[in-house]
Amino acid sequence: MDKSAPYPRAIVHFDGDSFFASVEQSKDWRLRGKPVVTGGERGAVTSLSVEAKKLGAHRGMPMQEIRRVCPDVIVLAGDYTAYSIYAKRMYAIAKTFTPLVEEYSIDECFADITGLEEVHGMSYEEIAHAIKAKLEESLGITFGVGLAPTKTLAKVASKRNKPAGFTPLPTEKIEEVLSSTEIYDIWGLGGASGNRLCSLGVFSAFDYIQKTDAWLTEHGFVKPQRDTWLELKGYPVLGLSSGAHAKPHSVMVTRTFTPPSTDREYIFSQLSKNVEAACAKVRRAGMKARALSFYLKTQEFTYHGVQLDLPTALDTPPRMLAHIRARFNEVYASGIPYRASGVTLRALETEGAITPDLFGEFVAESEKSETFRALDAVNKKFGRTTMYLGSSMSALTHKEASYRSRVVHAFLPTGASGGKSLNIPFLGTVH
DNA sequence: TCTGGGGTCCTAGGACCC
DNA sequence: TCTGGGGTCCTAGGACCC
Repeated sequence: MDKSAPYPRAIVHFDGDSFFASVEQSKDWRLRGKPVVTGGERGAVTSLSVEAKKLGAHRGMPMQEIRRVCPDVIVLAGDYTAYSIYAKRMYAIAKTFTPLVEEYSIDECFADITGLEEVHGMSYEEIAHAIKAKLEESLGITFGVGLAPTKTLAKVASKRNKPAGFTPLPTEKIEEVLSSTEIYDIWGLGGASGNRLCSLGVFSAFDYIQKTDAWLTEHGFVKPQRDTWLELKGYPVLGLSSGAHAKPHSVMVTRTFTPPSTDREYIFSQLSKNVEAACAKVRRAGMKARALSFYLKTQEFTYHGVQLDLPTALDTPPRMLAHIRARFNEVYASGIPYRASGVTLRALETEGAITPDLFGEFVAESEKSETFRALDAVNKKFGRTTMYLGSSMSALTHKEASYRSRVVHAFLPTGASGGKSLNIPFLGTVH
């Protein structure tokens, strides 16, 4: 690798601006130019249009406060089916330029375009810009785009010049850009590492790359921080995980109950609901679990859990619940108020190649994993289980986009619109 | 914001073995 | 009890991400 070249490797990161709110504005032109927020179904803001942000609204604000700050705000329930369709379209467009695309989350992806200048007859910067233009034209939303030698640097770059920015970050500009990048804004370093680094006098990404390998060791920074350090210096160590989405290693369902409870049977029934939902997920993934863990969370946020192996691989609740009941008293103490319960199914195994889905139809393994990739992406972003996604997806393939349907369906309550929200401009038929 | 939900990866340390 | 040395496997918990 020639580290002196502008792009020893050329990695592009695409990040949809205000993704959920932008999708809503793309779906319905009447929302454009207006303050829009999503998350109405939960009473907590998940995304804000630029217009809402300009008025001073921000994520984490209670809905009441949002309405006070901008009285004209349009509050929408999240339409996760639509978001996942836009995400799939984003991945598909990127893949028309290079097969090496990582579907990182519902509103982000990475593309490796190394060595493709001749194929496209363009420079790296022109290719990245061409993909950006295509995404924006096709989806009707803008993207923050960064081009750099590593994933971590591409992430740094795509955050700049928001919204709709394009930031090329060749090797020779790394130090300049990292000088104005706070340590807390670096992907891969969280609050814990950030605090430690600041206490050691490292405030910017530039400060960080000035440190030596020995210094990292001396202060107890290990692999994740070292990988990030190398990536920031321009050495690619994180690969793109492209190709078929990996099967999940674990599946988890947790829920907070309000108000907290001390009632033994009530708490057990909550756990039972968790198990049911988790089993539905593994079944739809065509998998079975050989182990599980469950926990209760007290009002003080302490966790009490048990982890157990299952004698046979299971994908249905009854026997799992028998095991849980047998050991329930190890985590439950009477008189203590609990605020949440959760179950994680682990040691997941894949069953046969063809499995029935939730609706009793047989679907090919490849098609099923497609659906689940989208579901995973939604969950990865905001944890909202969209149990009907599978059915909605298959309904979609028969629909046509049309101006008329766009207008007709635009103002249906999104929560109730379900498959109808699939009539989306720009997209056509999505598989 | 008295703190939601769903994941992955990494590491330290204990158990166990020769 | 003045006591090695080395290896593997597993689990709990932390850190991080969207």
